[in-house]
Amino acid sequence: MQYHFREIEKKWQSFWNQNKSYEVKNDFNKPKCYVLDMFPYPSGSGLHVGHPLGYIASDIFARYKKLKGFNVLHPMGFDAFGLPAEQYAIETGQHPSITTEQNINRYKQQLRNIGFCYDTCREVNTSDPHYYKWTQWIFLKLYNSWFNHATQKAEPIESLKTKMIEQNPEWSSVEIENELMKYRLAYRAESYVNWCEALGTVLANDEVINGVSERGGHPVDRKKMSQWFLRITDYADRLLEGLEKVQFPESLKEMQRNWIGKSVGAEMNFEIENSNKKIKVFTTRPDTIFGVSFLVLAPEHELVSELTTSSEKEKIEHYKSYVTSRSERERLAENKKVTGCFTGSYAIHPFTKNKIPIWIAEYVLAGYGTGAIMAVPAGDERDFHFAQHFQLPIPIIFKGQEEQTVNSEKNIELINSDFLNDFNSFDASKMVIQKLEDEGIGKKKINYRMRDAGFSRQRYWGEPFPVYYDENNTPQALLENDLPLLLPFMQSYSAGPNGKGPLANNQEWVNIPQGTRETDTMPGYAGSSWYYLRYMDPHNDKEFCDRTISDYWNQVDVYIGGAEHAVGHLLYSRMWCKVLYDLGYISFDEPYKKLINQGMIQGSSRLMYRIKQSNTFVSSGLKNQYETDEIYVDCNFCDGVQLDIEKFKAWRTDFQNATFILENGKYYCGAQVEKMSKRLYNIVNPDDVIEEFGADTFRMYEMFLGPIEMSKPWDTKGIEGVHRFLKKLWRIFIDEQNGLSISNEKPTNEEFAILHHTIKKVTNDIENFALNTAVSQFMICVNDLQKQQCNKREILEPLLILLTPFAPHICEELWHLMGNTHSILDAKYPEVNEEYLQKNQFTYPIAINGKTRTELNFAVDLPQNEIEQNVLADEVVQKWLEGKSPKKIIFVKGRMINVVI
RNA sequence: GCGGGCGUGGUGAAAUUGGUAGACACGCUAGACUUAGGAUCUAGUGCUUCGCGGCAUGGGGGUUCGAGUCCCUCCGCCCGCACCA
Repeated sequence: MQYHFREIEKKWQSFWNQNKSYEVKNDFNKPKCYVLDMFPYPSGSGLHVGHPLGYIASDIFARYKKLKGFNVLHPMGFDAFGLPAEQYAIETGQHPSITTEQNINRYKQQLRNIGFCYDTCREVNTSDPHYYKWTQWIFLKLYNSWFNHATQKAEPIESLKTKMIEQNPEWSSVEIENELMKYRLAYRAESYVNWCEALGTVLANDEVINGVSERGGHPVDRKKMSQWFLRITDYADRLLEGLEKVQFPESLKEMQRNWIGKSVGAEMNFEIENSNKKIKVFTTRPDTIFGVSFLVLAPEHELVSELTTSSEKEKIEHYKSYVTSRSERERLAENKKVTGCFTGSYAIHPFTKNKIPIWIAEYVLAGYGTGAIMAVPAGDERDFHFAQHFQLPIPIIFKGQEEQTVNSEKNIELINSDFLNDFNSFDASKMVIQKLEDEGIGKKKINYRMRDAGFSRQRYWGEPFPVYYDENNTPQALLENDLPLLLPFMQSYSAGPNGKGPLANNQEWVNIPQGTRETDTMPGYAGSSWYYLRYMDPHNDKEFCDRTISDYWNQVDVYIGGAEHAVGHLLYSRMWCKVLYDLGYISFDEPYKKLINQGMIQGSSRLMYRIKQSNTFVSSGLKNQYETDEIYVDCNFCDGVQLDIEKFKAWRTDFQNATFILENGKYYCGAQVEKMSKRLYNIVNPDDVIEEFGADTFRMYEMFLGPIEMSKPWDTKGIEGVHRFLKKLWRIFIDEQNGLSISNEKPTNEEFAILHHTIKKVTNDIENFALNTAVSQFMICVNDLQKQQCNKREILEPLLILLTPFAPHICEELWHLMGNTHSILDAKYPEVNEEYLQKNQFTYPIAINGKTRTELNFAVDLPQNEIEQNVLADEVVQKWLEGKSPKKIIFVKGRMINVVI
């Protein structure tokens, strides 16, 4: 009786399916565990072996927790709105809803093959009206809320509106609405988009390559448009603080902190000579105020033209056109080159009343801070280089500072700084801010690098905004009862007029009695910002999620996904969580308790070497004897690096008559590790691997490859080791000739020790997501049991339970063959019995001066002096002692012994 | 430039608090069983040396009885951010 994995896997997959084995009840009496994967965007090319890595890890963890008695929520769904489907639709004319459905079905088939324990009844699809109804509903909550900085939380907009009307009784309703728009968490404002005139459409950053459109290579400009935004900047501080209480990888927390980019400093106004305008600057070093030698404005700063004197006008215009001619890429790349231009105007130093020249320079960005800086050459690298280049003064303001140097340290005493002399940066900054506030020319200011999140897309395939514009062009929210606002079916997805999205072409849909509908749609991250909540209560048509149910399931205990979502998705969903929490809809304000970033599985590309101007290929080891071109060949044509020549010839007609120069009668390809990609022919499809080796082997091999968070190359050859392990396991239970052979004899202590050591190691490894070493331990265990020829029930049953999370199909099969009638999924996880792990003997490594020279076996409870005597009497030790007596002996009980000479 | 991470055999990788470096596999070498093997089993496999031994965790230095692990320094690779005031 052989291990027929295909039959076994199909059989149990349909059994579990029919028996609804993976159905999860909202059973509040049991302890819960929520194990979540970042759901996939179902792309047209299907899954490759890299995608399921995290899914397998989470599946193992979920199954383990279930065996441990937890009620485990482990769902899967699809992030189904988005740009690629629309692009594909434009190219092929197929409606996105159709291709999306096809892709989802393919994904589901591929996932089903791997044997995940998803409760498929809870599946979500962000493009399903039953789902996006609630995305729209949450949008309305955002729209109808504001962030109260006094309480540091979101509150309904009504409270603000009432106050506003009281305070400004003369305002019209339109004026009130305009003012409220400055507070709403979802709001409209003007901003720039990538506009492509030739395509008549707005492009995503991805679609712009080197300043031209990816499709067609047309020029792309910045265009100002009115758009929806989320006021995520109001949550900046709470998003930062929240990082302290979640278990995310440090690198990821750091990325989020960088993205938020909080900096504390001061904002102050500089008066302008011969003008009543003021220049507002932001600085993190108010203490260096006496080192200011010039001001720099961004070339795009609104005061530039006003400040430019007639004598400088030509130069300034010239400089400005130079700056606009430079792409953002160029401005970033050449950061050594110093450029700038004097405006001709002067500002007045707030304390010394000295004249300070005002310059413009591309190194000051319009979008950061106030778009203007006070330049302190003594304390800032860039200001210093700028001053040197344009021969501006470099006042010395730090104790011990040489002339013509820059020092950006903060813990240094100030000189030549009037009332700040002898104070360090920290104290001086406080004093300056106090003085600025006293004199009404500045204040303490916290600045963030993070911008509010753009929430509009001029696209078809996304959630429509539940908003229309009335006769005053004021946005009006739909009533909750009118949700969902369905995305109308359209045959053409080309851009609408004036940069509007495709929906603008659908006049029937746009024009309603109350006004005109919003034609933008929501971005891809809308649906994914809250999907973890919907899994809890997926069929609720009264609410997005029942509060008692979300109270029970609560935070996601473990969230697994790629690091590419480190800032976008995770920050947005963290913000949405906080808003829902503030408004009282859920009871936690961080969605994910613990997060693991799985590494990428890279492809191992196969290369062939074609002799130049020929159709002859030379094997890798001989390629240096010829002049060759490298050709990528499909890695699936190879067994390891050995090419299947027939498959290769059949691949493309021009290779039919290829000839080969072989090594030992074989053609060996070169190998190269790089990203899995169609272009490099190094994609391995899990379906093929499962067909050849089975899902259990596939699951275990993915884990065996290495630590979950590390990137590593896929090597199909290595899978055979794991496959052999499962066959070996099978043979412990099943004799090829006689079938099942299980003994009910009492196991020996040695056999128990093997089992309990494995229970301990594997359990500990699963808790730590060290699944690669857990797989190793199973191999060690089975190797040991095989050596003992152990086929005893009392050992094998617990072993099967232990292994079920990794290889559910073979375990269920063997479990039933052993005579069990209930599913192994309902078994109880085995406990470690430490008694079996006690050793009374230990083989000590004996080191002389730290180098291991021999081993000696002692009873664990033998007194130290007796052990030492025995060690010194040992032949090998005697030899190394060369008659000398040891200086000392280091004895670590149960570890090692070191004799120091 | 800044921040985070990493560097161990031919390959993927192991190594609790500093305590036998290379577990477990792949590959390779030999052998057994077989009509056959891409099945299975056995033995070997870091480098070096006939051997005793010596050398080995990116390089150099330090702390320690003892360092892959801790400290300093240099080099290389990966990821993220980048003229952020």
